[in-house]
Amino acid sequence: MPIHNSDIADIFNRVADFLDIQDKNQFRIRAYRNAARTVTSLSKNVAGLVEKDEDLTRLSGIGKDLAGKIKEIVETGTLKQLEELEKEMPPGLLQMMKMSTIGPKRVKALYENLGVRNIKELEEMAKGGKISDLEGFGQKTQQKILEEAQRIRKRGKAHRTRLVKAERVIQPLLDYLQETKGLKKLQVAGSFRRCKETVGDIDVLATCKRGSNIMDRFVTYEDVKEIIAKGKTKSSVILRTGLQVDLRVVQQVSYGAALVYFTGSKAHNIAIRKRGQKDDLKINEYGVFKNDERVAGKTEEEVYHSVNLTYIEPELRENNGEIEAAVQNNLPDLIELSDLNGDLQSHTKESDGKFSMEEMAEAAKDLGYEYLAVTDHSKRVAMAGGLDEKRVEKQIEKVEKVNKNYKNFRIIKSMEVDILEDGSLDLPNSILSELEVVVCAVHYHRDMSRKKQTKRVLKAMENPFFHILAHPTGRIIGEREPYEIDLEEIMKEMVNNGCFIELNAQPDRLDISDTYCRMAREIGVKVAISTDAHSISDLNFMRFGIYQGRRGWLEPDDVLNTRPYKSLLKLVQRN
DNA sequence: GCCGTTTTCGGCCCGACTGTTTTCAGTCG
Repeated sequence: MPIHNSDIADIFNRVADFLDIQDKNQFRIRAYRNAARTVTSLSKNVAGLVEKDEDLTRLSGIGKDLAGKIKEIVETGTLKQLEELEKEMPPGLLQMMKMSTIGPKRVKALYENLGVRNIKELEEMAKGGKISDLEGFGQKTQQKILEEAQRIRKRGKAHRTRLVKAERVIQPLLDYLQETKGLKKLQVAGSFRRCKETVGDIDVLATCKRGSNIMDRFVTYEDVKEIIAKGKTKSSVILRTGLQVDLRVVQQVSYGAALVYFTGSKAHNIAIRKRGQKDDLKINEYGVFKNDERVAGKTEEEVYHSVNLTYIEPELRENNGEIEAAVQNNLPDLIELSDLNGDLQSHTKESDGKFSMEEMAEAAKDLGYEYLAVTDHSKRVAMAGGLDEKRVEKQIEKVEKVNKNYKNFRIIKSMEVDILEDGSLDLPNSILSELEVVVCAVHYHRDMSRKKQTKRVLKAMENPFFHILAHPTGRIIGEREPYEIDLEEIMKEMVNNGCFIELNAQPDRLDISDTYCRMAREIGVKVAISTDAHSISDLNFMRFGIYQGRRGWLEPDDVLNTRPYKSLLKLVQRN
């Protein structure tokens, strides 16, 4: 079993949770959580670093001890320390700790005094009224625990919401809040603003005139199902969709500091604050203070400048090198939607799309693009009405015909060609050679071993007509796991033979991830940001790809489809 | 457990809200 970075992070987080319940040193616990975060956001595979015997203590937050533990996990697949902890305490406690209003102290109290080992037993205790007898617990807490335990039993644990869905839910609320009397500014912060592919909850920040009733207005929004907290400056509600929204109100003079603070990430904020500490600056959501005097905070720029940094875009704020880059004034000039000249994956009625080639072309042209690659499926993908050689020939003829209607726009002759089990392509080279851009993808036999899957794609890339690897991991966020594949090895080979990697912009795919985008940039593979549109409206998914690319530090030059048509074709041609 | 332009010890980000208390611990972000 290959060890992924997420496996290592998971083990460290579990150790941290157990130590937390045992009331061990908070800073030691934090060290485990920091290490987990470092490993998660790393663009390189840690197992690979171990294999090459690289010095892991160079990673931030990883010292001698944790480096040894990472090595142990990579080599044995497990961590003795965690196994010991699991013998000492029931693992069900960790699930309990994930419940709201329950943290390490309460888990400990429940376990030691009532012998509660998991959420199921917790629910029974709450039902029996045993919990409110405990010191520090009361009727209200017991009721909350009971309700949440029941909710978890019925619906499973709460999961993160895709950015696209969060957007749909939050926009009407913003429109509603915008009508508040005395409102000055309203801005979504948090992971939503950082454009993470999924968000846990939504943080909204506002500034208002004195006496504004925004909090009252917020908690009486028609879609509010439950009010978790309501205060003068902070309130939290759960909407009917299950999404939690927090609203914070600050004074105008604190707006920038608050925006930095509530945009996060937490790790980024901590790093910024530490930086401030060196200059005796105290940074919080109200401003930047020196000897209790406010020296900055009205705008985000002010806050960054106060610690001698250039402004850092929200998508980069993960404490993953952006602060060091800002120090050196070396931040990437991030890709923007307007940098793109076209879309390199789309489908028509000919396979599984909903519109004709003409309709798709018209829509792409309206978006200001210079080109659209129509990439209907090849024959192996029969379910989607994949095209055989004859139909591809006809399709090519049709592209040439439709292109005659345009002067400054063109459809690119293309196909989404299936990569077969043995690594060969689903169409003969005689046909592929007639296409301008060949997009290749795995659709079947997803469950191969990492080694075989990697070999399969590498084999396919040997074909001189292979240009772009589409949806490279096959994941669907929250629904389908990525298949096992060594993308680092594949990207290195892409540099050698002139292939490209796709960032599929479908908001439920966003395949590849931000960390893989960063890896592509570091390795030197150009990324094609493509919508994989199956309808006209899907062409608008492009912005999600842009968000993801920005999170992956991509600059216009790193992105294949920023090129005008002619240079694109030149770049794509192999030989 | 990590870290260092105060470097091998003594620090480690900061504040709001709730519930259970009578001044604050626990949780959360």
